[in-house]
Amino acid sequence: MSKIKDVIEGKKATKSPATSGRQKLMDAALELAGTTKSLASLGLREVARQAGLNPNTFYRHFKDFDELGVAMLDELGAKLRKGLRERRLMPAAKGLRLSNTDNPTEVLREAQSIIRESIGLVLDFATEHEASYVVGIRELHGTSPVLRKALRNLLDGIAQDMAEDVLGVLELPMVRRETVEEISLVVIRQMTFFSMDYLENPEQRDQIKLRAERFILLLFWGAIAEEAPQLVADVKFTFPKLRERACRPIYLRR
Amino acid sequence: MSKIKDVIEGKKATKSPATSGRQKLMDAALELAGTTKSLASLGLREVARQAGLNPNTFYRHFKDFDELGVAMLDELGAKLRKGLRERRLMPAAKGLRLSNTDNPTEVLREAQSIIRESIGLVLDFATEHEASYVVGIRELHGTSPVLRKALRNLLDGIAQDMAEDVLGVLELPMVRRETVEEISLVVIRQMTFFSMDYLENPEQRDQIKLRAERFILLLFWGAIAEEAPQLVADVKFTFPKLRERACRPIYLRR
DNA sequence: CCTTTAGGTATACAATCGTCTACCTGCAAT
DNA sequence: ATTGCAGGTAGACGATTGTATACCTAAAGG
Repeated sequence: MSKIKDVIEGKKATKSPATSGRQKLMDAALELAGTTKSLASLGLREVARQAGLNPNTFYRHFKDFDELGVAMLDELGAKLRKGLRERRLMPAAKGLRLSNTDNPTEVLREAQSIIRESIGLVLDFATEHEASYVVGIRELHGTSPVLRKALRNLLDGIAQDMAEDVLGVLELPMVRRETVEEISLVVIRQMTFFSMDYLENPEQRDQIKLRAERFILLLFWGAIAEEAPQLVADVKFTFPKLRERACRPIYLRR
Repeated sequence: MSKIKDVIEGKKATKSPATSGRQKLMDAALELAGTTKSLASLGLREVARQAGLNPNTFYRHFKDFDELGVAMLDELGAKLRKGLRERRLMPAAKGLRLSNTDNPTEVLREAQSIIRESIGLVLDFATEHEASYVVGIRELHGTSPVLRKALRNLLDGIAQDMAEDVLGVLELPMVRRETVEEISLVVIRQMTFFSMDYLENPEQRDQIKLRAERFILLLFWGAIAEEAPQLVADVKFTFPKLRERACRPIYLRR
């Protein structure tokens, strides 16, 4: 399967910006999907035209639109997980390791700042890669089962990363491992909503960050209360307060 | 605007099942969207053909596909909110009113059963109206800003309903109103994921119900722990335990 | 040196698309 | 009695679609 050629192309990629036809198509699809439509509703000729290529060239690289989709999602997913992991390992590298044997109040305060930072990471990533991010989220409930499954797997993988990081950095023997995994899963999924709100309403970004932080804290606080109720009663910990109401009723009541 | 005709049609509707052209188009779009594509990617001729009508007839009723979309979502939303509200008011009608002045443990156990029942309501509705439900969820992150906003408003409205019901049935002075609204919002959004999992994996339905229940309980438990830590320490309350792991890692780690 | 093959192009075709104009048919209101 | 209009039909238009066939070129492998 011409591995040698791939290597050569790889070397070229560092020198010349001559993107391969495959990449051209993916970029074109991204641009079109970002501005106009969803991935599944794109036309073969449409993306080929945008890429400056012959329609038939599409077949040389992908046989389906699903195939192009998973390629794009792979690219996005690799960037996302790599970026998140790199920056999330920072506290661990600093030797920071929180144990409940020390002052529990301080542990929780530190946990709060870690959560806040992690939220910032995700939202920053969404902002920086808005186009591909939105396209990805769009396929979460999209029409193609293949892309849906790919997106689910990606999110689940991120959740698994998050769970391990939490278990590694934050030493919480009072919370069971399955609970941390469960919380990670719902948090990652909820972050899709938070991040879309974040992108669409730039004027409410501070509020959204606060809401996300509060949401995650509530979950962990509940988990701690489940396993170690006495700890909750002892520790003095203040939640961030929201200034606005969570949602405004729009439909008529009753 | 021919009110008389509407009345006549209304009378007819009770006698003959002759659906109006408008309804025919909506049904056709629903059927097509359920099996094949998303709402936005449907073709004008396509739905007209499915409805057994002339393509041009579409213009008589809707000028856009967005217009058809909001009509369908309105229909779905009305059914959903009506169904939920009817059956959710049952405990209130029974005179059941939970106050923390009584035995708090019993209050929480009762709250748990209410939560479980509400989850059942939503998931049952999704199962009964699977086609329109899935189509609706699909547009949550879809391409049309109009439909997106309509769906958000619908969800926000349901969340508002839920918040009021919780505040009405469950007398929880220890949890602030904004917190209940905030929790309702994230719960309703999370239920979109739970319900899609529920529909797609019939063999895991019991597990998914448990997960949803646990998720909601964690949030409220966290909220109670925030405001009334002592209550958490005093009350003996057992969470439902999950038998399986929350998510399986699929992507290669590191 | 010859052959294979990956990447790209040109042309063609049938099908479908959205939309336009025109015509037809009942009711409803004046 | 006639006018208006909502609902539905017929036919045609140019544009665009996905795909099939055939041809070209450069490079890699034997």
